[in-house]
Amino acid sequence: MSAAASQQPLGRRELIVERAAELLARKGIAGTTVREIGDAAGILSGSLYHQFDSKDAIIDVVMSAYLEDLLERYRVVLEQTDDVTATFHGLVLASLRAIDAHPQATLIYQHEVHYFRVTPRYRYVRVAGERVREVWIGALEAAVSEGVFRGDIPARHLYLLLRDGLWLTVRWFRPTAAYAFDELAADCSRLYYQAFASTRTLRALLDQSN
Amino acid sequence: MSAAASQQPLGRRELIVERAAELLARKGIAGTTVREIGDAAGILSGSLYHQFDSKDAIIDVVMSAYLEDLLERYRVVLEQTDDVTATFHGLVLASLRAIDAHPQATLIYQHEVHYFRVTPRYRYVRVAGERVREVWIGALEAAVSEGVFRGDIPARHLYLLLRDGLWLTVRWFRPTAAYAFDELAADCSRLYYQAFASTRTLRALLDQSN
DNA sequence: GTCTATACATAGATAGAC
DNA sequence: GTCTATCTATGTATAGAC
Repeated sequence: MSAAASQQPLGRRELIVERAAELLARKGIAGTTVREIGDAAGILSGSLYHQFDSKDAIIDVVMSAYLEDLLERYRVVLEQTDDVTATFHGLVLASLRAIDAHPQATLIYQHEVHYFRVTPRYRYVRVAGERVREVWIGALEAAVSEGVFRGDIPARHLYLLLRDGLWLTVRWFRPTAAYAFDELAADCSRLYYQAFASTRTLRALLDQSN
Repeated sequence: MSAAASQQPLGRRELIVERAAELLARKGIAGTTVREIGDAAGILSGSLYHQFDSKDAIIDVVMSAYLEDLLERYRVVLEQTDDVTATFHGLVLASLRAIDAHPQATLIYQHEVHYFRVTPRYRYVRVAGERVREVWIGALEAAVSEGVFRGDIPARHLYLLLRDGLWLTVRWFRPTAAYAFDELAADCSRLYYQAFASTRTLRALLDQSN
């Protein structure tokens, strides 16, 4: 369903952003030239500067749309549930939906950690990343303190192991008829839930499966 | 303990490779210039070409040392055990040890997937990656068919979720007195073991914890 | 084996015609 | 709003002196 593949005809600006995102995700920021972006969008590189101030200005459009969407999805999850288990599954699903809607931005975010860290203009990326971390650590710590998740591994490590595994599904997952997006989401949810489960939760899981 | 921080004084060639690896891991291949590598090694960029044919030739040294070390560690694990559980824990530990010994190469490998895929000279990287995949999928499928690991999620997905989580520990793990490398290894081993466990294995885990 | 100097290609970005 | 043309900086790599 990939929301990135919108049905309506794209405006010039949207077309440039979409083609740029694809190149940036594949070849990296430093590895993508404005000439390539122009070629992919069917115009000369100089003409890009009529619509954007710089290469980074194009990247801004890609990244801010992604990060705003992700955080908005988290906001809805946090607002609608107060049960720690439901929150966990909700965050997994929200993350995968945002990744599915913005696969290129997800890849750029993963691959350009250093660039976003050292380039002043990308403060909003760092702030959003911090907020994502807060949401997850908060949710995981709540589950730990209620005895739903294990307390023997720091919540921060649970988060980081989940995040990199989950985010990088974008690098290998392609939906098929036999294994659709919803299957992936359900599998990830179950896998990490079992991984993070306290002994009490494991006991409940086993009772359920009998 | 990081084996990368060898005690002996480095030769010129080794110094160049080490400094280059650090830059390549941080700024990416396209984002690192030969001038920067020269600066970091204390010589002019032109002088690099006395020892190496090209920038890629330096990358070769970094990547092949890493991949050979990783596969050698896997070979030892596979040779020394035939129990599926021991093999699993052995592979986790071997991976983390290789990552710990070659943190920069691990980062480069993770971030430059596309470059290694499309550049002909890096066939050995692709071959090694394929071998890593084979080893893991083989080990996981054996554990599934013995009923030790769950069969409801494709072994390939178990592998990919583990790989990206485990490999990218290099991006955030820094050993401290309170939480050393061995702790991380033990935590990762337990976490993914529980994640992958079949109901039978979970039952055994619970019995054990009583 | 490193330096000076430089060749040659390509990078991001700009000016002005159309 | 795109094109032609080009500026300037920087990229990898090389040649030859020391």
